[in-house]
Amino acid sequence: MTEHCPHSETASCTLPSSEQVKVLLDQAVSLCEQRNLRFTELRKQVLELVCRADQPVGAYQLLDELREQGRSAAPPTVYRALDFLLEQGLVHRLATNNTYLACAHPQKPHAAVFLVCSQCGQTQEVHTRGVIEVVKQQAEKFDFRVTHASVEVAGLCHSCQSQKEGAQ
Amino acid sequence: MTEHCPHSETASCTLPSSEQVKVLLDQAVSLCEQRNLRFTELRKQVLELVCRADQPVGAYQLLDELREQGRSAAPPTVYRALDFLLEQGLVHRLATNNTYLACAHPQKPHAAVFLVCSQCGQTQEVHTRGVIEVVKQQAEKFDFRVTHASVEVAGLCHSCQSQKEGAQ
DNA sequence: GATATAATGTTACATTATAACATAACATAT
DNA sequence: ATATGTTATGTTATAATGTAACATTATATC
Repeated sequence: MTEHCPHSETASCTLPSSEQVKVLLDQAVSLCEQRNLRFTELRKQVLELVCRADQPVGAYQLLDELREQGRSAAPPTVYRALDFLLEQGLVHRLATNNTYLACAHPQKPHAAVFLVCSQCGQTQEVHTRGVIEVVKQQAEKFDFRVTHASVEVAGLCHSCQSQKEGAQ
Repeated sequence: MTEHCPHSETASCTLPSSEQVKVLLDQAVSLCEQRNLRFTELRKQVLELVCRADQPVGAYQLLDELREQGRSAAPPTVYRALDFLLEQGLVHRLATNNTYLACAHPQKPHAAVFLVCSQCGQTQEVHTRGVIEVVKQQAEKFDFRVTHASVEVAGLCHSCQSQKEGAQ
């Protein structure tokens, strides 16, 4: 909870390029080895689907994609895999729209801020010392012991702002 | 969005006492008059139920309670009333657990931080200049135009921390 | 009162998520 | 190597949350 990713304050953690997908999967493999957990075929498939999506995806979309890959799957299939990946910090869940996205920094546990474009759905995971620390400070004042902070910001991304201006 | 409630940084906005419920309802009445909107019986009933709850409540719980009051109601009945109350800033929705709670400060539009106890469900709405401003600052760096920030913190409230210590 | 608008009633359904129990895969000790 | 316990997955059914679509009623305005 207390550690932060080494990113600069102004660089965002964008969704992984298809080259980076392999890196993320490799990281997942070694991370599970370290923790003595099984990175099964199902879990790998689900993580890969989440990584390859260019936007946060819903559980039932993942379910469809698993089936397209010829796998016999039902809702629990997906949710159980997602639960595992969430617990291991390999994916995040966005509560405001019930979607899942790959974590950009599975190496280090961290709390992140998500910028969710209401127009196009593109979502950035941004890491900043500031936000989470301020949240914790405030919580402390109320003697509240934080276990998880969900910070999701809805609005318009840069490119959708331009489009709207152009349209006027 | 830019205005903040006049609270001190360390005072929380606790759930309304049953005396305060009347005040909140009166505020809703005058607020709707000002805006030329209808504060109908249904909307009043739903707001009152949300106010009287000692914890954030789910939509279907509200539905049950409406029916207990003898009102013919279906899911859209509740959701439409909630949508109205949300738009007017009279209630908040917690995305992390799909519940609704009365806004402590309907007079002034504001963005709030919610401290949600995972043990007992008690939820505090706390207002702090800090958190929301930092969020906005960060968003600006990415040229992201914020319309709404959802900041929900899960953890243990003071009283549940004590209980756990006592149990050990 | 006639007409337009807003709110509610009602039915049906979509979406998201979990419970419960059976089976299969894997790990470990004997 | 096999018996045994544990973990993961398959499968069916259902719970919980939320919305679409259209009919009806109430309200406001002319």
